[in-house]
Amino acid sequence: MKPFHSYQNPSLAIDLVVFGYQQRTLSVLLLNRNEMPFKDTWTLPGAFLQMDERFKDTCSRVLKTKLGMDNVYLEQLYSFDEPERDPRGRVIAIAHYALINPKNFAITAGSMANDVQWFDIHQMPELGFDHQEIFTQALQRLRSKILYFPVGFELLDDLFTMPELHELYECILDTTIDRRNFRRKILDAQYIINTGKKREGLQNRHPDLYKFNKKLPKNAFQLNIN
Amino acid sequence: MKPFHSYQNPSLAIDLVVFGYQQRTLSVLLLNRNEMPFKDTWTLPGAFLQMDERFKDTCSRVLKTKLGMDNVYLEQLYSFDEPERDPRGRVIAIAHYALINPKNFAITAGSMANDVQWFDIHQMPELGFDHQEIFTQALQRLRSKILYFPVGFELLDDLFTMPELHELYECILDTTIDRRNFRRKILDAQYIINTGKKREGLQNRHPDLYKFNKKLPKNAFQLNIN
DNA sequence: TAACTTTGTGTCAAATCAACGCAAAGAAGC
DNA sequence: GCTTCTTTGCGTTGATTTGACACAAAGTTA
Repeated sequence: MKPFHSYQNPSLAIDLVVFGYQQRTLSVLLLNRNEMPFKDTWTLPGAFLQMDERFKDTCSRVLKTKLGMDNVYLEQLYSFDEPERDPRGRVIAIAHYALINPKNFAITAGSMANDVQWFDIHQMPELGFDHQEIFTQALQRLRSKILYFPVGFELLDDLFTMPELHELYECILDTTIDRRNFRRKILDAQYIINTGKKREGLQNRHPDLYKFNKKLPKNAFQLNIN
Repeated sequence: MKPFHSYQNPSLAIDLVVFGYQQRTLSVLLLNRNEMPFKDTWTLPGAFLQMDERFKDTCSRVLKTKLGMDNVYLEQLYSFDEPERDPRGRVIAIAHYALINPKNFAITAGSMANDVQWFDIHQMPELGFDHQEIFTQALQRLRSKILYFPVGFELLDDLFTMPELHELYECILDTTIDRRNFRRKILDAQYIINTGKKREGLQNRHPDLYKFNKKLPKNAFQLNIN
């Protein structure tokens, strides 16, 4: 085995794919770099891992200091090792993705500098580094994960209606899903609980308000949407 | 952003969960350490990432030089960041898993030093570092992946029979699977192709020989074994 | 040749799924 | 008020898939 201490360790970066959902649109948070390399190019937010940090600490630091977000759902995605991925030298990226609830979405959308911006996932600019590939993998992961684990709720308020949930799934999966079959399956899967309350407001029939089921049974399963 | 060059980067290790299959037994390759820390303790094989290496290069180097294996199926698993996971200092581990075909299994099983050994996954010793957790995750990944992707073939010879494949799945998933339903599903999924040949030998009825379908249709799917 | 093991193929009732109908609740227009 | 329209909740039905078996063909053993 090689000597343990080495001044030749690659740098370790954490890159973040931050997803938000509002107005029937799935969006990603991008950052316009103000320094070389890739100056004036949109990229994923990120930072270098500090010696005493765990991955999620670095994620939280980025989300907090750069974007003013707290209490965010985080998941490790994949590690990227292409030697030429950063022109400055060898940088390994440990990519994560984050799901932002509407409260955080609204705060950041209002107060952000113009070098930080939400982009509809269908209308993204070209990205610097290998961030296009990282983004693509993150979206793929989100799409497959939502089919077997109740992860979408992180993108909604605590209380939500069935049509809202239905639209979220259609939006993430980018398909149409039969409203009535979706309802039956998501209820069978026990992902959500009917609170008994109803959403009052402008709509026609007032829809029931649901919440995420925090202790969902062990035998959770494939949703198999349509 | 922090300064780019830093002498304080964590070390980067690649750890490998090497799976092999023979005699209806799923096994893992372990290494008995001959130096501190964890001297005389069984651990997963691994090495530190060199500056010019991609992850898979490091994997191949370990497999080749320590274990004499070539042409191995490799997949990145997960990255482990617990600051105390290595008593020598901060070491990030990028875990991978490997699937070894019987040819390589036989070679290594015969020629290995006694500090390298295959262990039935049901009869493993205690592992050093956080390798027990890494192993557990690898096994979990293999078990879920085999349900939606034809990955098991990496553990078999190029030609194999239906009963052999059936036993492999039972062994990996650690359940019993109805022989006839398994057959129907694996054929429906178009994972394999009947070569027309038959395995001659000691057995009773000579079973058909199949091969892995290398261009399997895009619409690949959940197997949903029993 | 008979008994037994192993492998390939088929059957069938039960469960699941996709497609769709319909009525209740509320809004909008008259 | 009354009618019409939209939205939401709840069912139904026919087709498909699934799990549990039966059975026959191929080979071995005695």
